[in-house]
Amino acid sequence: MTTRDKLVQAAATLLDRGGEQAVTLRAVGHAAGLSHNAPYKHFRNRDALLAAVAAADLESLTCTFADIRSSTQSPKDELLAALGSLVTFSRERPARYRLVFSAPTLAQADPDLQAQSAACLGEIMAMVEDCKKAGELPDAPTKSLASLFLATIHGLVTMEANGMLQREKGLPTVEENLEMMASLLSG
Amino acid sequence: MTTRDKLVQAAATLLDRGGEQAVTLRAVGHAAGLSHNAPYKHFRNRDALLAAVAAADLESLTCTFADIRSSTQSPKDELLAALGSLVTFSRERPARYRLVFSAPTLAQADPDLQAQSAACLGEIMAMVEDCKKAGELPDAPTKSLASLFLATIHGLVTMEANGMLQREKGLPTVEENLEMMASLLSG
DNA sequence: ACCTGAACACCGTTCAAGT
DNA sequence: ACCTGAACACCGTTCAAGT
Repeated sequence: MTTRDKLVQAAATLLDRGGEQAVTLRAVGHAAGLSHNAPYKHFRNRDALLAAVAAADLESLTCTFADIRSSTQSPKDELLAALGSLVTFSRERPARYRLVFSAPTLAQADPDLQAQSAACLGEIMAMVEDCKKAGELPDAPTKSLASLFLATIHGLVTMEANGMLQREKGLPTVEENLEMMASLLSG
Repeated sequence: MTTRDKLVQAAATLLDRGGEQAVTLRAVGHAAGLSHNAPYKHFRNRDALLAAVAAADLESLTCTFADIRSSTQSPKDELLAALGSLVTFSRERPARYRLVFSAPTLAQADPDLQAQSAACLGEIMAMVEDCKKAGELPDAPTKSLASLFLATIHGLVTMEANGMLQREKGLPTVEENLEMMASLLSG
């Protein structure tokens, strides 16, 4: 494990434990057993380190999607499983989820990150394509359906994280919303 | 205009000009013609000031929605106009949009903000209700449809801000996605 | 090539006064 | 009640050395 990887790992752990504000370069360096500015030998600045964490998480998500796609479930179940893994990720690692899907400044500045998120969306598109072939989704453009699915998931988990989807308010959960969308699309 | 309002206004302007990182209490105080810690006489800390900006924007959005709802358009056009105003807000004032719809730490900590966002969602629900009565939306629970619409809009504008929806990639725009969703729901 | 320690400018926050 | 100025601890970043 290279020093660079150790720094990325340390930053990810700090994100999980204390959110983005806990990721100071001093804390990252210390957690990796190095000095407070060792990170500068591997990353241009703090944003570049955060972008590296996001890129690693995106790559991992893309792999998860690829695994799901090579399973034996029906295309629609595979798609739902992939979207479900995004929901899980946002709940278990909210700070890292935000970095990946809701950090415009980071995403705009880092072409590598853009490429990784395009690859991730690509996996979703492949699943949508399979669903359409199996007649499990309406015959709309694949890219449109895929981006709509991803957007809906992202919007729902963000609203959940913001406390806008709460049982006491009679609002449906993320899962219930997804089911409804699926049934509306089926006809 | 009270001093408190001046501080909120100054923070909002700084958000528009330089994003969240530009909102230092020193800059806010200075922009309001006060010292660097005058904000502390009106807000518990920086987060409380940002929450006040978000609450003001939410209230303004809710008013806009109420205006649209009292127009003479068809219910469906009113709903689309309301969602469109959210898209416009996110494009013209991205930092403030993020504060309102994508700042979990802020939202969780401030009950006032929670109440304002519930009121805003309430307006959307009323429009959905009108659409259902006019037969312009399927007969699903109002709360489900409303949260699904809001989530979809939020997801789409976030993806756009992140650079994930780009013409060159053959991906549909926010508007195209909305049209598709509307047509899928209609039939 | 990779790392450290000192240093700088900046920021959130607190505190003791001022009117 | 509202404001100011000094002060503190902390942080991102830079720089001059060290191996």
